[in-house]
Parts: sequence; C-alpha cells; structure tokens
Amino acid sequence: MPIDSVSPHPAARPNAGQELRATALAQFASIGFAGTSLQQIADAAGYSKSSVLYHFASKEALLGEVLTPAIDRLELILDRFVASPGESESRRRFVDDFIDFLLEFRLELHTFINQAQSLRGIPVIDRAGALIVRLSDTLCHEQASTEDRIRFGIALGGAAYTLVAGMTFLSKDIAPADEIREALSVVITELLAPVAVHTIQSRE
Amino acid sequence: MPIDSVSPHPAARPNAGQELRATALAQFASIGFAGTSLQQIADAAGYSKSSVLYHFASKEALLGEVLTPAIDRLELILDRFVASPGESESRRRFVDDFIDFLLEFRLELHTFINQAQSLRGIPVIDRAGALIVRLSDTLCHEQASTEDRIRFGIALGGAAYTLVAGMTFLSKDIAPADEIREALSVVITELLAPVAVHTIQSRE
DNA sequence: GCAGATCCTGACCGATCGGTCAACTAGCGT
DNA sequence: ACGCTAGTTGACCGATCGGTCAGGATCTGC
Repeated sequence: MPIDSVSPHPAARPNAGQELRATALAQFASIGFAGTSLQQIADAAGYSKSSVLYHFASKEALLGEVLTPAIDRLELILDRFVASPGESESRRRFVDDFIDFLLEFRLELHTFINQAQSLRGIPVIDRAGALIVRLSDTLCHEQASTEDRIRFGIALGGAAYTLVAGMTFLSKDIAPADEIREALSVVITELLAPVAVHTIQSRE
Repeated sequence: MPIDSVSPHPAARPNAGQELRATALAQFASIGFAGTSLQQIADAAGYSKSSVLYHFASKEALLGEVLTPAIDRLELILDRFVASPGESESRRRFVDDFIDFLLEFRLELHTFINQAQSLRGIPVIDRAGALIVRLSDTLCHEQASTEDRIRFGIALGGAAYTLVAGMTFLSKDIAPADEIREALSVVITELLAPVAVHTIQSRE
C-alpha cells in the first residue's frame, strides 16, 4: 500500500447535511444566495460540489432546508400570540419570544430580510414573505398608521442588520451575549410598544 | 436600403453612463453585487454588455461610481456635524440631514449596508465602512454602552431595510413621501436621541 | 465472501460569468 | 472628401456556473 497517501474517498462524516446547512447559511447571509456558488459552500465545508448535490436536490432546495426551521419557529410564535387572550401580558411575552427568535435565527432572518424581493417565486421565500406580512398586520392592528408600519420595519430590519453585519465592524469587541440581549430587549420593546398599546406614554 | 430594418448600431444615447449607473444600482440593491451580472444590467438598460464595459472599466469600477456620490454626501454631513459648535442644536440638524440622506440614497445605503462584509477589499466599500465606523464613534462618544451601539445599528440598518425592501411588501400602498419622512423623523430621533444626550434618563 | 445501501467523488455537460478586441456607425472639424 | 474621436456591438476567451452521471469507498446484514 502507498505510504501516507490520503484516501480519494474520505470516510462518510456523520452529520454532513447539518454541516452543509450551517456553511451554506453563513454564505447566503453574507454573500447572498445568488452570489454564493455550490463550489464555495463545498470548499468551505470541506466537501466536493457533488456531495452538496447529493445531500440536497438543488441550490434552491438547500436554501429551503436552511430557512425552514426559522420560519417554522416564527410561525409558532405568531400563532401562540394571536391565540393568547390577554393584551399587554401576551404582548410582553411575544416580544420576549421574538427576541429569542432574533438571537437564535439571526443569519436566517438576515438572509430572508435582504433578499426576499429578488428570490420571489422560491416556495420557502414566498412562505416567509406571507408570514412577515401577517406578522405586520397582527402587530399593527387593522388600520395602521404609516409610523406604526415604519416602527415595525425598522425593528425587524434593524435587528437583522445589527445582529449580523453590524456586529462585525460597529462593535469591534463583541459584547457579552446577555448584555446584547438586554439592550436589544429595551430597544425593540421601545419600538414595538407604541404600535401595540396606543395609549402607553413610553417617552417620559 | 433595406426596408424598416433596425440599425445594428443604434445611435449613441446622450446619458448612457447615467442610465447604466441607475440600472446597476437597482440591481445591486435587490440582487446583490455578486449576484448581478453585467449582462443583466445591460439588458435592463437596453445596452449590450460590451457597452457597459466601455463606460466602466470593470464591474467593481461600476460599483464604485454607483456608490461614491452617496458616500461623499454622508461624509459631508458628518464633517459638518463634528465641526459645528452647539450640542442639541447641531444634533437636531444632523438628524435632519441624515434623514434627507436616507431618503435620497436609500438604494446606495441598502447596497452597502448589507454587503459590506462580503465586498471588503473593494476601495469604495472600505471607504464607506470606515465612514460608518467614524459615524458610530462620533454619535456614541468615546465609551459607548452596548445599548447605544445597538440603537445606532438598528436605526441605520432598520432605515435601510424599511426604505427599500420593507416598502415593497410591508406597506402595500406606498404612503405619501412627506408622511414617510415625518414618521421616519420621529422614529430615528427617538432611537438616536438617548445616544446623543447621555444625561437624559431614558430608562426610568 | 458478498449483495445492497449509503456516502463521496471526478469527469463531464451546456450555459453563463467578467473581460478583451476588432469592426462598425455616426458626428465633427477641416 | 477626409481623418479623427466617441459610442456601440458581436465574436470570442478562459473560468466558473448549476447540475448529471458512473463509479469507487465504506459499512451493514447475511
């Protein structure tokens, strides 16, 4: 046998699909879906391009499997919110759940938020888009003022940006996780509270 | 002469460069720089790919010329802010200038904001990145709390998102421009004010 | 040992990528 | 009529794109 020769067919790794999903998500979030090639994903994860296409039927299918868990989670949060009876009580819990969601699925949210328009037609993207609209309608009641809509949009897009792109070059030293969570909670609540409870005087 | 045949060499259009910049900007903002091909830009603008490369040395050079006016403008605003004497007075004018900037260069901001990390190394991007850091440092004074940084990030990323992607599917009916401006002013001021004046008791 | 399933890969496909180049057209001053 | 310049284009280049396919490696159950 040849000495120290690397096998042309490395051993099957246990969680290849998981590794590829994580790698693909990172690339989609930073370079964009259209700008990310299967070769890049394969290289970054240490596989061949063929392996990626073995685990996922296509590039779009890979995107679908990458984003679906986040959408499922957000859908769950929204459903639980609309089903709960109280007003300020359930809304406070919703904001808490929402911030958990932001922190856990920051890359997925960033990927969707900033590319939804150009990826229209892909099933998982359309599903996510419909969910965001429903979320906006639910939080802004029926007839929402322009300001309410903008508050929601800024909270959503702002959080997605801050937790992904902003971290890299805005706060050079990454603050402790719980500190980020606390600050995020304050700001998001401040943004969303007037939308929710119109009578609150949150500015004094 | 052939009847009604279209010329294979259409007449030179007066402002080809301008048209191409605008078309490229729209594509960069929605599909991303890496995901946008010169052919797409050429097709959308009604030129050939060769024409694009005649007016701009390369794809990166095109990006540079597209983004530079926005960066120049933002740099101007920031310079005027740091040079002005008053505290709350100049800050109020800065927020006004900043909102004008947001509304006028929404696509440029969105392009930069969401792709700066993946486009590092391109001169115009690095310049913009440095400017954002300076902007953040200036607004947050020296030692900024995590919350202040997050407030600034959310304002920046949130505005970029809301004014570009959010408009398309969040507020189906596009609100009047002045109404958007007013709402934006309220929310941005609310986000940036505590960052500016540390003596305000914004949390009790 | 061996059949089958699973995982991974290189070779290959047509299409498209960013970019170069020579040719062509039109307008201009002379 | 002439040459010159600016603007536009198709043909073409090597590289890479998403995707297919046949086959090698590894493991299991028999």
